[in-house]
Amino acid sequence: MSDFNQKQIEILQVAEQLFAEKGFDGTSIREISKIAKINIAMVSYYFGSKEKLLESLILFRTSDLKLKLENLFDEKVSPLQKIEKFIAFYIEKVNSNKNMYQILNFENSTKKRVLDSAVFTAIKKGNLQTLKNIIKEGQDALVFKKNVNVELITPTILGTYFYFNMNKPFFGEIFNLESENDFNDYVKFHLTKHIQQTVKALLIYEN
Amino acid sequence: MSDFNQKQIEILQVAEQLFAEKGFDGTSIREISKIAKINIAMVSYYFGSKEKLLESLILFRTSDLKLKLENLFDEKVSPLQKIEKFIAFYIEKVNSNKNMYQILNFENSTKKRVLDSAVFTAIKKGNLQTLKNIIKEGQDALVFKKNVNVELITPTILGTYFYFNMNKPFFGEIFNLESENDFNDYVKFHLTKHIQQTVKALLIYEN
DNA sequence: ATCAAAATTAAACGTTTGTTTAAATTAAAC
DNA sequence: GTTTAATTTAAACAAACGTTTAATTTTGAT
Repeated sequence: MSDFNQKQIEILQVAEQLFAEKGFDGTSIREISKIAKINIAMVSYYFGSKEKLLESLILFRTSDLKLKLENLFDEKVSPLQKIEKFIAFYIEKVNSNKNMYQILNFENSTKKRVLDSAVFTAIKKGNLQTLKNIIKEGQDALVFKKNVNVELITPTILGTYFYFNMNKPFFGEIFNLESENDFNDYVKFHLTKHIQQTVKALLIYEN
Repeated sequence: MSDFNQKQIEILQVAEQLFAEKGFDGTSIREISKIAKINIAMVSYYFGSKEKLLESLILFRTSDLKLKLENLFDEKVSPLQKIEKFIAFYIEKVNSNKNMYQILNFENSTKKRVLDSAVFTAIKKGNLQTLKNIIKEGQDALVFKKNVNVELITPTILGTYFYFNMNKPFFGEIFNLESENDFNDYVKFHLTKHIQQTVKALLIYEN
């Protein structure tokens, strides 16, 4: 698929971490080169420019962002369980690609560089359709209510996660999460559960 | 309170918009000066440095971030209505300070500059306590269920909003929001309603 | 009107930035 | 082993950066 050699991949991985930590503009090529233990000129040599390095990084990671949920539909599980699985799978995916999402979220908000949003729009639409199918199934089975804004459920799922992640210092303090491991465990168990409860309640509760 | 003169405020306003659009590192003093129609040296003259300009901006806006909800407790309204009001008020506040929140969210995530998080932690704790009080009241009145992770409700409220805002191009497309006005209207009516429904469902629905 | 303080300016400062060059080294092909 | 291509290096490049300087203009109080 993506034809990056080992050296290029090492550079991309260093760039990914630094871009996530300090932002694209806050990271210099010299810093990347130093940590990746390569000559400064290698970035231009392999990628052409700093901006093209970012584009290559996005290209390199894009395939990791697609949800692979086909198996979710073969199973003989209830719509409620499918929603739970969908959320758990989604959060896990995002959490294990948090650096890339951090970069994309910023680049997506900024007016500085224009990403090719068509690719991401397609991915988002695909993920949204998956969710819509599950909800439709639940509505047909009269388990879920009808009047719900399905398009706004993903913002609730991912937004909750991102807000939690953006405010690590705060939630680390009030939940006593001291290590990166503590955080991941809290996300995996408590935060995921909270989001599942929230979305299930939204889909079921009639007001 | 904050002793900034008119000229300083103009600089702060330009800086706020540019920092939000392009990030702190993506914005140059020369750019700020040009738009604010001042000499480059004026930033150093008034604020000392670019970093201190950011600190001044945060100081300038911090008072705007505090929720003023005291009146919410004097009213003879139900806990459910209080939750609705709380959310609507919160979203409106954040939406009218979106540039500042955009800056803070990024600076808070980045390891580049360390903001004095004590101030924001205090504000967040205060806002969380307000929410806790409302929920406690609802639980005592047997309207809300007990087993809910109150600390994770704010991430759901604000996270949903921020995710929606971070993906303006996407939601603009699927909801046909063409102008800034369209967006604000959608936030005010549909998005706020979705968040209200979500949180109410979470607080009421027993699974 | 005088004068001291504040505000504003143009110019220059030293760094850091991303990028390019040209030479040196390594790897691969024959 | 020779040759060609690919890789790596140190050095230099111009441009942009944040900041400072020193001179000028404006302001406001006396």
